[in-house]
Amino acid sequence: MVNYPVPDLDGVFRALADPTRRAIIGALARGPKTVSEISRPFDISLPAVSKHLKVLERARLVTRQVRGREHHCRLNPQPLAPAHDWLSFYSGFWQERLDALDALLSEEDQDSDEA
Amino acid sequence: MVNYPVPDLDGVFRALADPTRRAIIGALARGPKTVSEISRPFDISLPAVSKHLKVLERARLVTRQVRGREHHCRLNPQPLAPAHDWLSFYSGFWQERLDALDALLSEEDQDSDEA
DNA sequence: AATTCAGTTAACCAACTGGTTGACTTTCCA
DNA sequence: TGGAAAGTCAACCAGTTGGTTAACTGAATT
Repeated sequence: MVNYPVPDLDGVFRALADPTRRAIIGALARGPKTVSEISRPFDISLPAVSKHLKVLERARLVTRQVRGREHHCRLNPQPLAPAHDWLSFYSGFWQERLDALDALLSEEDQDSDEA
Repeated sequence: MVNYPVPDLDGVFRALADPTRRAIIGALARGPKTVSEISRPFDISLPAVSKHLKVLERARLVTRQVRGREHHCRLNPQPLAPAHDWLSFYSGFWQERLDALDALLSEEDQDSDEA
């Protein structure tokens, strides 16, 4: 059983649904970075990066420490756990189901008709 | 190493970012269902469910067989695998990092200032 | 004191989302 | 043959997203 308080799977999955955001997570996994350091590899504006960071913060995936004029961002991977668990629950299916149930269904769905 | 062709993590994560869509996946995990059967538990219109199904189909998470006038939908869990793997990669962090690196960082970030 | 640097905020834009209602197509059934 | 049923499609709506540029705040540098 999963049994999380289900913090906000929506926010986490939505945060992960953008390649820039996943790349930011990937960068921060190598260690904390300032906003400028984060934005360097991307050819989008700084405000755009700032917005992505806000999405990640809202999903609690990134925390920020203001040190002087620089904002040091750090990955907080905990909210990924419920998402991972949600997927793990269905990971039983994509092997189990595919030889057992799928075989069963393909013999009962003979009158199929793909659009 | 993950080394998937990375089909479209975007589409899968975006599809999972909606609670109705996750519930549809949950329902289809118990076996194939028609569109009406899927929509029954929700108090949104049929066209709304139809749109959700289109998102799930675009992410290749749901396949459909038109049998007469009913559309039988089935869960296809394979595209969840790359998403699961992506998260698994970072699952190393949320234990490893949190005692090692986090402890290291909290002693070098003494002058923090949460907004 | 003036300037530059880090970063956010504001206003704007086009595109997408999630929902609706109404009209339509196709299939089943009496 | 005439509904009713299953489902999509089209048009619409309000709100969000991902991006921009311009203006701003606050800290560092000179």
